[in-house]
Amino acid sequence: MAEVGRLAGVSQVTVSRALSAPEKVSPETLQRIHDAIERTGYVPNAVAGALASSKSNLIAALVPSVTNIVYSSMLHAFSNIMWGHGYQIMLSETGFDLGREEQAIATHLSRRPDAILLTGKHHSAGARRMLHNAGIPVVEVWDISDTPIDCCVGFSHAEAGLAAADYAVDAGYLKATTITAGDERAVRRRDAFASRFAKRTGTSVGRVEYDISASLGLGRDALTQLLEQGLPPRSVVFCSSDQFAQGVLIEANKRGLKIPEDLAVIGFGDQEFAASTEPGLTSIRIDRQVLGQVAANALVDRFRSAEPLQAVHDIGFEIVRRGSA
Amino acid sequence: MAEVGRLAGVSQVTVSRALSAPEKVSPETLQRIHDAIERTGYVPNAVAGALASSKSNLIAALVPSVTNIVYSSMLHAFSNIMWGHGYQIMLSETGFDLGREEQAIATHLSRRPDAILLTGKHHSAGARRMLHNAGIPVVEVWDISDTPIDCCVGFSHAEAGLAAADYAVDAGYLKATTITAGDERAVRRRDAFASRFAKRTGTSVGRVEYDISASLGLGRDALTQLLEQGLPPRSVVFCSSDQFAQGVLIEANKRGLKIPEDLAVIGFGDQEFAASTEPGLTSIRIDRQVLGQVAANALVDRFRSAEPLQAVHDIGFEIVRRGSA
DNA sequence: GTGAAAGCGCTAACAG
DNA sequence: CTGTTAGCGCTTTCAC
Repeated sequence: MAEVGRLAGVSQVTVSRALSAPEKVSPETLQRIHDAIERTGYVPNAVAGALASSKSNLIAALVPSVTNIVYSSMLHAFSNIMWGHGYQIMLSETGFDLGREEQAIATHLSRRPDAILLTGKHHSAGARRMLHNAGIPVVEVWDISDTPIDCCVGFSHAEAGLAAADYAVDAGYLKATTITAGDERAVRRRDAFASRFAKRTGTSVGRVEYDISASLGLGRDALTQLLEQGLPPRSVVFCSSDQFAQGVLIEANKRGLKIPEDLAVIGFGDQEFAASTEPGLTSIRIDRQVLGQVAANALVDRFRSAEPLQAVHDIGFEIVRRGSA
Repeated sequence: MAEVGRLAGVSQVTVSRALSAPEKVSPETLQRIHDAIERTGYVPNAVAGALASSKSNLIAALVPSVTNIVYSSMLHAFSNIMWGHGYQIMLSETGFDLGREEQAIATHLSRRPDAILLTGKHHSAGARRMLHNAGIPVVEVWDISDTPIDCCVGFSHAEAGLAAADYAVDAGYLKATTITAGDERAVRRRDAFASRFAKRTGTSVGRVEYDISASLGLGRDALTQLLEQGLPPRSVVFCSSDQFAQGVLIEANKRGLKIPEDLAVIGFGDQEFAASTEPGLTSIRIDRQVLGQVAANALVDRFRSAEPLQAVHDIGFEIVRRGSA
């Protein structure tokens, strides 16, 4: 920067100003500085800038998994908006593990990010303490809580489960089973679904559980299991993800079962493929795009006001009715 | 850090040593320092550390899209290894756009990352120049080139297309069509496939193109188009991604077409679901896990030796035969 | 094994 | 509009 200044015949500070507040520099000087930058191939050092200004323009984002489309699409929307405001993203995966999350938080905080995005509302005590001490905006996504660390944007998983149960009962299904992956939020949806469905129909709700992530193959496997146990007429399966649901559809098609007559299927997530399966998949839609956008905007607003304007952003969900249920 | 030192009765430098080179500090001093850190809740400032040492422990990773599993799974493997070596990831999406990539590179370089991961072998001239000036290790993934910027890890897309064509001809298919998304690498595979298939069979190869990303719905649409044009017997479709291929499968199933008798389908990517479709999807498998790992290890090695030990890492591909072709 | 001094490359305050 | 001065919180180097 000093070198650039020398070439342009100004001091180092003026170069700094030309870059961060060009309106404070006369047009001619600005021109000379830009020429000098061009000639030297100068690349600003944001590390030094961050140290001097204690503003890093870095946002830490912690998600359970980037390979899961529900998180990656949210991240995509989030980082697009943050990028537009001049922020860059430092990413870590936590693998649904609070211990790993805590460690990642510690590491990220040492980089002095301007804000941090966390997935879910459950965090270790250590994590909460560090976050509190850091004194930076925190946005928790993908769930809502009455007591967010700072602010949260998501929806109620319990409400989603209840709504699915009501939908199924109202549609006339008499017996339900759930297929659930090892994910605490999925379990909350499942429990809400099961208790509401049982209450309204007076029947017990079956259960298939996996402690790994959902996949099409596991969905096929789950239906195979259910069929071995014998499928009562007018049955519905509530799947914790569309992957499971599509697996059920494929296996059912192969066995010649009629969907939804022989078995109705409800997915979760309304992934891109849900509209294109045969039949189309009835699913609970979360607008992940909006989720990421609202989270980003909440942070941007937060940078301007000391307190979050709104602590809880409930973006809701919607049951999308297609052929499968 | 000075505060911690005061509490521990040592100077600030000693605290620095205790953290970065504990073996240079006596055990008793170390203990007192750690106690002091505990009491103060001290969080190191990696920004200052990076400035002083010109080592950021940050890796910039630029991928076309995080919502595309082929890139996110590679990223997952890559960042896991880098994290294990004490590096964090700054992420940007380039959306298959060289201009956006160049801009992202400029921004990332200002953070002085210790290395950078780029997707593909095509980059703007400006990007190449900046990278060259930065003088940091660069790994280009997902393709191979005789003239990488620094080192590359991937496979030959042309070879993959040729191998698919040979596979299809050897399997006895007489007529081929391709379904391709707007992705330069997919186009290279398609062109290699078409030229080899045409050469060996003496037939012209049909073509359906989309300039957006592949999806199940577009795959269904593509088959509908092909059917309108009339499908010659012993036909095969070569899809640029498994998404397309699954769409074709679903539409074919719905219309009562027999796969592979009426139409054979070859996908690309061997995504998780490919083994679980009905019938299973024949696909070109790239080990994305290995891709990410090799890329990470190449960088780690690169940090120790001035020159890349190996400039080109060809991880190859494999045609996985299942029921669809 | 420990400390003092210098400085990484920038921004913030103030002065002119 | 521009320059001077003083750090930001560390690591590095050189002493002891």
